[in-house]
Amino acid sequence: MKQSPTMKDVAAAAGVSVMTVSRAFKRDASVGEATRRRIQQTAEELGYVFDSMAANLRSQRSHFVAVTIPSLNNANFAATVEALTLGLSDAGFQVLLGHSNYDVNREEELIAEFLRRRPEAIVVTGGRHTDKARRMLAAAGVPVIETWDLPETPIGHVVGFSNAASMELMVGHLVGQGYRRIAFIGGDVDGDTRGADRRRGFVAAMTARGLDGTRLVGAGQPPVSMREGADAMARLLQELPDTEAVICVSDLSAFGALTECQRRGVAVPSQMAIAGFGAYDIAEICVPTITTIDPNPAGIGALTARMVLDVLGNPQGPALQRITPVLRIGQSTVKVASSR
Amino acid sequence: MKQSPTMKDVAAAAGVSVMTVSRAFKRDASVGEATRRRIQQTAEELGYVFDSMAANLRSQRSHFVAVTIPSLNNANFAATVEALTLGLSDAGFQVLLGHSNYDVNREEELIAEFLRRRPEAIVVTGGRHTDKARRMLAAAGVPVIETWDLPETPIGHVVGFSNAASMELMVGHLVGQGYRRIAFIGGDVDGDTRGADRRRGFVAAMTARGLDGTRLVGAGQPPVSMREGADAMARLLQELPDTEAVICVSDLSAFGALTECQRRGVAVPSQMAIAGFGAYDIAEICVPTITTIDPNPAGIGALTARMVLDVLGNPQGPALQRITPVLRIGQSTVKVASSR
DNA sequence: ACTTCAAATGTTAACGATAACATAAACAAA
DNA sequence: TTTGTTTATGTTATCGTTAACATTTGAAGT
Repeated sequence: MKQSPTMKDVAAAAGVSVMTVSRAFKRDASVGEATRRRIQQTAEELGYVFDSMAANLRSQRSHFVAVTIPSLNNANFAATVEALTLGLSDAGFQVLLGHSNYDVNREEELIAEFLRRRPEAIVVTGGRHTDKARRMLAAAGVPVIETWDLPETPIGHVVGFSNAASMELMVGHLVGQGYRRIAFIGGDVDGDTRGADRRRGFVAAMTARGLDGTRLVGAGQPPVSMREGADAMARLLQELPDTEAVICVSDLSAFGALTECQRRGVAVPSQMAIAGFGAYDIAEICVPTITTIDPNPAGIGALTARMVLDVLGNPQGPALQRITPVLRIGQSTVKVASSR
Repeated sequence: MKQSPTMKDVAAAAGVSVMTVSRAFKRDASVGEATRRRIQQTAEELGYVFDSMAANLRSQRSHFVAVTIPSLNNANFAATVEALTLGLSDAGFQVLLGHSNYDVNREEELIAEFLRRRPEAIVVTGGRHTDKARRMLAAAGVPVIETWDLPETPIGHVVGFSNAASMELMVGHLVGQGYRRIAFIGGDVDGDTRGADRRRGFVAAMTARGLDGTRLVGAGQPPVSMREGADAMARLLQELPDTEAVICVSDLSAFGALTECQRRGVAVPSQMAIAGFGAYDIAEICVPTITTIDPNPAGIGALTARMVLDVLGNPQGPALQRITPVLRIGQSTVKVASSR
């Protein structure tokens, strides 16, 4: 297989200089209409493919935006990335996506790999990173945006919300419905820092109301699966049988918990109310529907895209964009069941 | 903010030539132990970050493998990509991931973008592409691997399975359980070619048994959501009320269909059996559990990674790796419910 | 006819690394 | 000593494009 043709080959075949070919491949450059057409046709015939590597090196612009998320297989992060990709593509940026599997050390490796590609901005999920990762990000010389969180000491820009405060919202709702003995199901280690923040927020919200915030059930390594939610519910029913309601770290674990209740004949919500987080599709369609919190993941992605472009344009705009999560009340926490 | 340091700066500071610095950053190069340590420390102090763009250009190796999938938010594709990423990372390859939203034209754009980055291999999902995309892939001069499908006219290598044949498996199971009037719920356009193949396979399997293969219910644009599965089930119950069993294009739509039955008081499986595809978590945990087919998505990713490395090493190995999907029988299609 | 100016194109060097080849130093074998 | 061999380092040219500056061309203005 022979070498793929370069601009030089196109230039020779079209009878112009390489520079003219280079210009012909840009929009605004001043190239004669006839020349441009000829060049484009010649390129087509030769099967020429533009080489970004070379262009990037010379112009010192990679057109990459590096993005790290904890997990690919997560509807929320996927929605954020989709919106982000869309928002950036118009400006000619490509997303370089990596997933850390909820491991800050893996995130550090990812960041190191990505920095070698000279991204023009870096978007990370969450506010907790290794020290080395923080140093690399701070020294990268490009905008850094932390999302899905409100870090206490942000590295650069932030598009996020308070995971802890969202639990205040949920506890308020449950208490308003008359529930008092409320438990929390979440990961039993802090790999998922947003999940850990929610647990903190739960404890704080309960304590602030003079209620017992110690009904915490561990559900394994993040991300907490449906199965682990079910197992945690089984433990909860056994160990704290007088519990009236439970908040799960995500809708997936909440659904798992719900199925465990169904298998055991525990009526939801009359015997056990269940709430989740994330506004996944499943929360809206399962029977009963699950009360959840919608953190607007697509909005996070869209705002992040706009912020990246703002910062690259002129480093003026606000450094913090705060998202307001919304409570979505389902049947799983409302005592008077609606007749259908 | 000043320019980030280059190898030249490191070389000057360490009192060696750039070439020695370059060697010091590789493993096997012959560099004195003391020199290497000094260089590494100098680089650290200067905050030097290796520039892949330059290295790629000179060595004509990008270390990229381009991967396109229909959707980010899909547990199956996510599993494939995770396994693929893992399998390639040891060999020093980075995955450049793009999602097409089930649109072959968007896929074509993605491929064009990716080719400019000079990937060393290209992995695409499915076997249907635009003509232009096929031409670009064929002319790319790097290995092309199609996955999740067995294309009739493959472009290059293939790691996949027959979506149609998997429906033969499922129809066989349902007929074995005594069901005869079986319907199929799937997307009503062919954006999801694997889904369309499954529908074809369903019709073929039914016809081969002398059964009616015309109970087809459209469920909207791919990807078919839980909600659309539920809506489709509502239509099915109204329009073809004597249907005994239904196969859904995915577990997500199957679950949606299940919830619709629950809302309407239709017993599953005694009044309506439901089957899905994909072996998503939800199929295994919902009540009743849903019969499904496991196409081993992580296996596809792992095999694809190995094939990429094989092909790049020596273009000898088999050009086709066939995956065998496995039937996972759940409670949703088994007439005699197991007591628990 | 002679500037003036803009549009279209060309020339040169450079982006930051590495391949390929060259050389110096150190030590063993003859 | 001489030659050969290995190990550690240096020199030069180059990957394919674009920034910066230079030049040509044609049309318009005076």
